[in-house]
Amino acid sequence: MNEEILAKFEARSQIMKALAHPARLLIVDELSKNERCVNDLTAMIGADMSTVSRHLAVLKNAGIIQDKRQGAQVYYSLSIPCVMDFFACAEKILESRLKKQLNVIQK
Amino acid sequence: MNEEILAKFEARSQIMKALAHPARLLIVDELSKNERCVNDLTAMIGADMSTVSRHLAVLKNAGIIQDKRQGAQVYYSLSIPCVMDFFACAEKILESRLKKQLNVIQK
DNA sequence: TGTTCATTTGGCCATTATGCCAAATGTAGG
DNA sequence: CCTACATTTGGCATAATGGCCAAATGAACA
Repeated sequence: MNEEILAKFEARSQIMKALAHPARLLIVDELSKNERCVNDLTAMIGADMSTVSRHLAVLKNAGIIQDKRQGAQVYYSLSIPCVMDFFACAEKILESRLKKQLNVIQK
Repeated sequence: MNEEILAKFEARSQIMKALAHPARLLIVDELSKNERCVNDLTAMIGADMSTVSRHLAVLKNAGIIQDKRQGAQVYYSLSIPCVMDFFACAEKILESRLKKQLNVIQK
């Protein structure tokens, strides 16, 4: 595989990896509605705050979210709204998967 | 975190996980242009065929690609074209990330 | 400056993902 | 049925992720 091409797909996959965790998807979903501080998100997810902080770091590192300090708190928000398109397509895939399973059963 | 909500994000994340590997992204990209058998894809990726076969299984299991046997070969193709939208957004994220880095440097 | 609250980071363990080789399975044709 | 070719699966070693606790850092404010 060509070097340059490989680099391109590596870069893309880093973004996908960042989205490849239920807690991080929940975070993205929430941030698409409101900006939130770590404490808010921790309450919502129900994991250790250190864990949530790490998830946020992954998303930030991928360029999906951004942070802004406000006093003692750090507020996170989506940096690029198109991420939400992912979900629309994901739903289509899930739906089509279920339809296929249904077909198999009904045969 | 609510059970049902969790299940929803688990399902979504399975799809993201399937896309979270450079080789699999390359496969998806290629299949968006042509259907291909395992041998073709193996040549393109340059890994062991067993490895490629496993990647294909992951994508198929997620509902992203489908297979069809034709004689001795198995041909794979995209089952849902909207996956390609992912890439468009991924590019935007990468671009915006680079712009930010540039800003930092130019300050 | 000392205390308190919000967040991040270090360390460690358990789980999962990758990748290869070798062996098994499926398909076509002699 | 036997052989050749295409693909998948089992087994195993290694690497990457995720999660928690405890400790460190940052910020506000007495």
